[in-house]
Amino acid sequence: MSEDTLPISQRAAAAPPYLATLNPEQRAAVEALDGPVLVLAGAGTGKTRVLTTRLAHLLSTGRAKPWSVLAVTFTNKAAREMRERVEVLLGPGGGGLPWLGTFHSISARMLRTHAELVGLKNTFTILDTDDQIRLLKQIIEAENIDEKRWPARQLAGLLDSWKNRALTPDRVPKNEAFQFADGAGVKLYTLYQQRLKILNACDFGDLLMHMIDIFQRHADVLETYHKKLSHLLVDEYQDTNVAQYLWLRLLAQARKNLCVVGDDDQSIYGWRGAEVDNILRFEHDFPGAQVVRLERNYRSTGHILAAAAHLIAHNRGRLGKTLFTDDELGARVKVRGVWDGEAEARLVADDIEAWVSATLPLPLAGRGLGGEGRANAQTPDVSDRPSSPTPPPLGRRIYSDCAVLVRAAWQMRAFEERFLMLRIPYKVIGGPRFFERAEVRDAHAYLRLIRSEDDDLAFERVVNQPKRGVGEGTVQKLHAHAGKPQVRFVTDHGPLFDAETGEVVTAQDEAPGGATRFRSMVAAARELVLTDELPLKAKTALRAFLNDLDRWRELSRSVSHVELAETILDESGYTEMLRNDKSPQAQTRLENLKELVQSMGQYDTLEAYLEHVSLVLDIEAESEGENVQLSTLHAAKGLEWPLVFLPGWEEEVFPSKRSIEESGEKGLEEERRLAYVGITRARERAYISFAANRQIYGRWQTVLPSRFIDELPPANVDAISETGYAMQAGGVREAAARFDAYAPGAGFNSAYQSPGWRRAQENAGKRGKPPMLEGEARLIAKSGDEDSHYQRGDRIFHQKFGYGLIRAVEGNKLTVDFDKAGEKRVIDSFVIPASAA
DNA sequence: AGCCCTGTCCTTTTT
DNA sequence: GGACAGGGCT
Repeated sequence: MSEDTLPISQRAAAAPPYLATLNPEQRAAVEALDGPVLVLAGAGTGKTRVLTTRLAHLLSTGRAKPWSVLAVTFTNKAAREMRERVEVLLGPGGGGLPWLGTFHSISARMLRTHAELVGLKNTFTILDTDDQIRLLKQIIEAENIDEKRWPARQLAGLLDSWKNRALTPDRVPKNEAFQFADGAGVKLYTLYQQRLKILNACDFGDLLMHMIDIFQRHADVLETYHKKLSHLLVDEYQDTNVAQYLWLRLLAQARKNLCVVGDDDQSIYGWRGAEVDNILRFEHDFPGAQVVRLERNYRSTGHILAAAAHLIAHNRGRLGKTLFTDDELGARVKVRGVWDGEAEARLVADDIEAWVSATLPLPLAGRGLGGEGRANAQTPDVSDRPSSPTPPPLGRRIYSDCAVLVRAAWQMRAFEERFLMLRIPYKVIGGPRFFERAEVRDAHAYLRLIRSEDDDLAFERVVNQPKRGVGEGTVQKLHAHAGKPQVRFVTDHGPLFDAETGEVVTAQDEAPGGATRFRSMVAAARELVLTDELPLKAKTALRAFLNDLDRWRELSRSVSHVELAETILDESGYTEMLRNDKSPQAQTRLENLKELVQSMGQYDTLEAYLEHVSLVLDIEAESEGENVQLSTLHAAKGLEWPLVFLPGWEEEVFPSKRSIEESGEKGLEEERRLAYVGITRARERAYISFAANRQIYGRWQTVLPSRFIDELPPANVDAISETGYAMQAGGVREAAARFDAYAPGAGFNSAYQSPGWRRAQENAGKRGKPPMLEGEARLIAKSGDEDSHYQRGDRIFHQKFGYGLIRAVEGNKLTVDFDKAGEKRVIDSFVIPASAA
């Protein structure tokens, strides 16, 4: 209802128009402006809408100023979306919102202003995981710990878990202190933190931990933020970890104007320290908190919602919500069994093709494409969905209506291959991030090294990239020399040389924090180059490299940072190296570098650019064209699609084996929440599938349907097989029995040929590959399976050696003549076309 | 130093 | 199927 439909007498008193589109619960959540508020928002109940409207309401009622609202999200994307939607409500003049961002970006900003309080300079670098691991590796090696037995990765995980709980080295509980390398854990942690200080760097966890430290030790600093920030808003509160909780509590404690929004059923980040407890405990932590439940779902049709609700009800210890929808029942959730991962990919691709070529019913009225927070049913107004700037005409089906959501990233490959073969456009959500690509990181390392010579990690990354003959041996020597304690930095400008002898002036010096300060790698190189300790070749190469660095640093004073980057990439031989690289990736890498140089132009200085890369910027051209969306379940949170495919519902895959092994019942419940998140992404159709055979670690394995399939409510599920793909006995008895329950009469090898299958053969032919065998079904016997029934004369297909003819069968061993190599091999793990007989 | 081959581990999920 | 380490060779 819009304002001008109201009687004139009521207009003056009428609420702002944005409130009129809310339902009573949403409105209650928006209008409770002060005091602690907990909004329990089930999937698809308009959570983001409430958050953004509340923020807009705070501003337009004058209760808060744009610069006094702290609004925290977990991802940059969510932050961006929130900002855009507030602007839609209030107009772009709405004003800046400087404190809207992720926990990490906001905290990084705060830390820049108070860095010296924790012994950092305000130019500190933020290390990414890669840097972090390499640093830890060095520390582990320096401590003479076997890095193979105690991998740096594991240590990184341990440190993370401590930092997630805001445990500085001195606060690590005694019983945990000995978890790594027979008791070296805390010692390594301490050394690592010292190294970080020397490098003037911090990692992701430090951003929050340092700020908590500062807030706790410096009441005056905390007070300035209490004065500055009048209202706090937190998205996805169920995903906060202890550190984030402490950070928030410290900031909120003075005014208590804290509003958190979340859903305990969607807590899926336990493994990175998220504490569902935070949301379960909110009322206790903030007495007098108002609690608003949002239970009316505007996203999914009835069957889908019911299936999800029934599944999640298997979890214990929930706050409990009863989601409901006034929407129609729609289609039941489809559960389908298939032969193997390839068949699954074929099936999904075929369904997608059928969808876009309009052989499936039209989308339901009023259901367009959109991001999260589809317009409330009472106002099916396209302008209400700012997240999709150009909504396609209703009723037109496009690839981006479809999403394939997998448990783990490796499961995407089968779908990518299939989509490529069929020329189905797809996009991987949150795929390899631009700034994590090797070439981009190399370029950054050069720039970091120009900015600051002390950046040892950057130095090591690029001394021999491109190859210039400075190998590992030389780097080792540099390390040894840099670590020699006779000589210390006396100043921040590097080691002092005696003007007469060229020798280094020695001195003992302690860096702040008690860490002994050694030379940087560059400084060590400068010294060693003057000696005879290096082989001539390495020495010359190193000297040339040092000269390059000096020249570029000089250059950086006179030219723009963009030009500088271009020069470096050119003169270092990096671009040339890529141009000479014949591999197919080299081209993309060159393009990435071009894009990098371009994106640098958006920043005024090199400093500004480098400060933003690690956290804020994600270059992912958000051009969500007409692509099928491929995503992990985790990355799919907050998104929605008309069609959602949920493949790989098999025991040990989903629920993941590790999750249960490591966290038992708790882990299983989190997996179940993940399943819940998956199903609730679907608006109109959810397709769950499981395979009987799957390649794991490149080995074929027989797998069982996921227990979650059994937990779905039969009334809302269609368990059928449309595939016609063969299910044959042998090695998969149990799976097959269960398959039969879901897919009665699936039949044997009916040589089903989908349109997609035919196209695949055509395309394969075009590319010069032999077309696949018609109606090929594959049986994979595990080695040691007494039921193998291959016979002499059968043609088989082997993963590694291709097609061949069985010459002899002895027990489980087959002797095969392979077409390609013309060789005879004994095989005990094989794949056979069922139609081979 | 650097390349290529072989064998050994793996793999959740991300700011 | 792929990352990575170690060995052997140029």
